[in-house]
Amino acid sequence: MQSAEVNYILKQNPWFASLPENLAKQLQQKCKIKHLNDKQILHQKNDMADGFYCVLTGLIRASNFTLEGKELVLTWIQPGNWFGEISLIDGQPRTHDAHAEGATTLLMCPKAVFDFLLSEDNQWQIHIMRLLCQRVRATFSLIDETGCLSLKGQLCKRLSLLHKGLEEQQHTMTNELSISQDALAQLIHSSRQTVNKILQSLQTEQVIKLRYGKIVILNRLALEKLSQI
Amino acid sequence: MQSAEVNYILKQNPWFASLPENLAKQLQQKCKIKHLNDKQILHQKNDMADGFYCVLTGLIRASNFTLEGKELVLTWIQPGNWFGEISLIDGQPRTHDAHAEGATTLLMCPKAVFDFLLSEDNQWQIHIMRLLCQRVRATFSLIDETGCLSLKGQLCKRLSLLHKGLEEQQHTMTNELSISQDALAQLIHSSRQTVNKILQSLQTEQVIKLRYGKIVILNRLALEKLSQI
DNA sequence: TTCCAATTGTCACATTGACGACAGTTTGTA
DNA sequence: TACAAACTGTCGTCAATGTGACAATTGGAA
Repeated sequence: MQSAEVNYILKQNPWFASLPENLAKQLQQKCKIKHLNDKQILHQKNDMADGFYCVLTGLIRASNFTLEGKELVLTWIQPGNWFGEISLIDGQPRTHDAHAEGATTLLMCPKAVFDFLLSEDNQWQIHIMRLLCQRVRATFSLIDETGCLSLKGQLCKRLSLLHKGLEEQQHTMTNELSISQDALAQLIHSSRQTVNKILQSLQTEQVIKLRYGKIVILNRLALEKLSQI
Repeated sequence: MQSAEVNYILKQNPWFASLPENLAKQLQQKCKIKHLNDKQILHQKNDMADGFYCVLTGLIRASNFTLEGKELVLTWIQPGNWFGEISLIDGQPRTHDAHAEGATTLLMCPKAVFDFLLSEDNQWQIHIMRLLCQRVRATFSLIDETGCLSLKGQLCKRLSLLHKGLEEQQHTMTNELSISQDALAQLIHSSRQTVNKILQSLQTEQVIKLRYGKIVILNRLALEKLSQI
């Protein structure tokens, strides 16, 4: 992957884009590229942390498993997004499993480098704090969604967020989300059948169009309206 | 309130207790005491932040409201716990309403002081980062609970956490939680009737004893076992 | 082209849990 | 002691949703 291309992806991310030029360059230069195949494991819950990551292409699925083996998906991490800082900072184990969803490319900043950057340059600390605040706010939002919204509302919210993520990458100027109804069900902790019923109703309302393994967003505003809290 | 008494409460909290002596003293000295009556509002969602707080006595209820006016309780903040740092750090508005639950005493570190401490002494930043990490992990736990556990499991988890909070304060060597079934229902986003049914079953299992406005914990281990993920 | 795996569409059925209703109990206060 | 407010115990009803089943469709690989 070309450096210019990596740079382009990184800059789409608001947090990275807000870094002072010297810090951004520093971080980018000290990272290595890492490839994962579909379904390959990056790390598991309770592993000790080895690095700070950024998705370049593909997706990372962050999830946990119940005692009975049911998978609970927290989120899909889309290109441009950094993750894994929590365990690096507090020295505690990983909070979630991280699996590649499709062939995936990552930037990896090794733990030693991360620690070095943080200790060497005080500038870094405020930016890591901001990243942590974003994480907390995103997590609070998720809690609000699951608590306040009907399944339909939650589904609309997720579709809207996935669409926004797709837009941010810009590579593709499409309204087509490649995601199965099964996967959507996991994202909102629901069942495929229920998701199908909701998607059908959204299709009737002309908000989306259903395709095999894909969803076409016809009316993003309607999605957002349906997912208001 | 006596300074020694304040000191005692503060030291029960693991985060505060882990601060270097000079930082702990610094923070404590620059705080003012603030009293709230039952149901009094400390701040509302979307307010701009004015300070960093610690509960000394009483409780703070952190919650949001749905469009239809239903209250969604995130948590009750117990004595010794600090909160409110997110908005101070990222300059964005408050994430939740904060109401006093019963007569409540707080320590308040005004925004200007907080900013000053953070900018003046680089030592502070790592400790604030650790607090943020705790916040993220606690929030992830909450998501896991609501996703993985039955209502009974969630209820057991909450009872267990409330009991732990009570223990940490130490003032009282009792196993009696003063909380109505109504309030418990709010904590797990359920209904009073359902909570009552679950509590009855726990009483039958000799895990708790029900009293008017109170719950006596008979078997903490059983609670923890029932709330395993 | 043919076949297989993944995905979708749809149904009936069982379970969970919210909600309204109402009676009974406890506590604090006048 | 009497009363009101808060709290608890319990029912029946109803809507939401998980689940198993099975047929139909689609896309990719042999």
